[in-house]
Amino acid sequence: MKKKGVYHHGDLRSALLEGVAQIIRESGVSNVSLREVARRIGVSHGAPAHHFASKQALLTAFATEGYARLATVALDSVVTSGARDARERLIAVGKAYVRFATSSPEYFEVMFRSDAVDINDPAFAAASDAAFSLLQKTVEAIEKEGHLGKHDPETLAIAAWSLVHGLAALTNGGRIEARTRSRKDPVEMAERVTKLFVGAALGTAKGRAR
Amino acid sequence: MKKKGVYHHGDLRSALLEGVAQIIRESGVSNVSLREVARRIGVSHGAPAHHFASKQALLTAFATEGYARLATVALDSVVTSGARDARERLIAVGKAYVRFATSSPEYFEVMFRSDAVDINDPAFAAASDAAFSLLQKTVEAIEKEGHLGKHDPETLAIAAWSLVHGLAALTNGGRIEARTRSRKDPVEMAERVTKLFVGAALGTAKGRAR
DNA sequence: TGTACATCAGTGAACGCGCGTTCACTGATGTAC
DNA sequence: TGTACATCAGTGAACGCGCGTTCACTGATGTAC
Repeated sequence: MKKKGVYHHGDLRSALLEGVAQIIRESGVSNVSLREVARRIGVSHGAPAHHFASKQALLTAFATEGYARLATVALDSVVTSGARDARERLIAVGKAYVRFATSSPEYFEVMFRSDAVDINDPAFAAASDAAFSLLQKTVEAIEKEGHLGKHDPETLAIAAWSLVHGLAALTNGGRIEARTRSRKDPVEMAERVTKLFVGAALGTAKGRAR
Repeated sequence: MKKKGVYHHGDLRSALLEGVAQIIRESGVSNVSLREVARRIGVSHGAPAHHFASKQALLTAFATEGYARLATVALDSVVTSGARDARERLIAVGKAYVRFATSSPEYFEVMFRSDAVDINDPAFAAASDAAFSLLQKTVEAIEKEGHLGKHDPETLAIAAWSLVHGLAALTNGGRIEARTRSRKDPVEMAERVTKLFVGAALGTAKGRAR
């Protein structure tokens, strides 16, 4: 009866999450529905209920996966960046943030749609905490290395996050493209912007600190 | 029959926009519907069609009003800030951006929901251009005053916008509150962050430029 | 190796709902004369 | 000042739709013996 002739899907949970990603890529978050996801996968519309209690639970799980992916690519970027100190690691994290957001906008959007997601879900909170602590640790390292200057670490962390988050959100919303003469690759823009910020506020590894 | 006993409403267009604001404040953008807006105002559900061709048109008009308000408060903030130079005006604009976003989240959210709004609508584009040109003009003034240093004006404008936009979005999404020990007023946080950025990148009016 | 059976995943019909949009209508307004 | 009438704003019934959720069911799986 079914194309694949299978009754038990095997890994429906993962398939559903992949379906969400597909739908958002093709037609936006507003078109995500349990029924549409089920349709994509070729499964009855009642099936998702066995894996996710509600639509909100599905989207929360999707966002949670997004945070896990973000943390992975950010860590990876730090490792392969050849950064000489924590300030350069901060730049690497910032670039990775924007790269992730612009190359996986389907995740990024849901991760920050507070009205679509259950922000108090434990797994969600854990994944988002883990991602944030990467930033926090990097700022602490900058402080230990004596490059924080007169800045408050909390303010610096929030500022850095705001900077890359804003750039990512505006880029994905098509607002940067419309405002720049030379259309730049978002990641290149991220590099310029984070270097400007980090260099100005904290100095550079080769040059003197302020 | 109607409470007010009126048949012709008088200013239904404005009332509809105000209704949108109310609904978002009370229960989020996802609960905005033409029927619900009409219900609030006490008008039949067919009435909005005389003023807005579609739900998207209504939300686009709402976002357009948001940009106009933003431009107004930003200009106002510059005028009353007592800024001594363009760098201080940039700080004033940044604070105003965050103050607007956090005190009128219902507007801010729709202004940047690219999937809910017709980004190519002429009135929308004009209003959003007007708001952006305020930032652009301020950066140009910084350049004329000789405080831009080695920075590229375009990069600086994008960075400044990203910074305050990110802070506003994260604050409204409840992401900052959860990450700071001392719960700070968003506008105070905006002041710290923009001062950090502008001071580090461009120097301060009393101190020396870099 | 074989069989009984509990468990679990997926089915498909049914529910009630709110939505956007259309349309023939009616009531109010204001203008031409 | 009065009247006819065009215009326009708002009404309410109707349309077709897709949605989330529930539930009795059935088919597949894998475990106990």
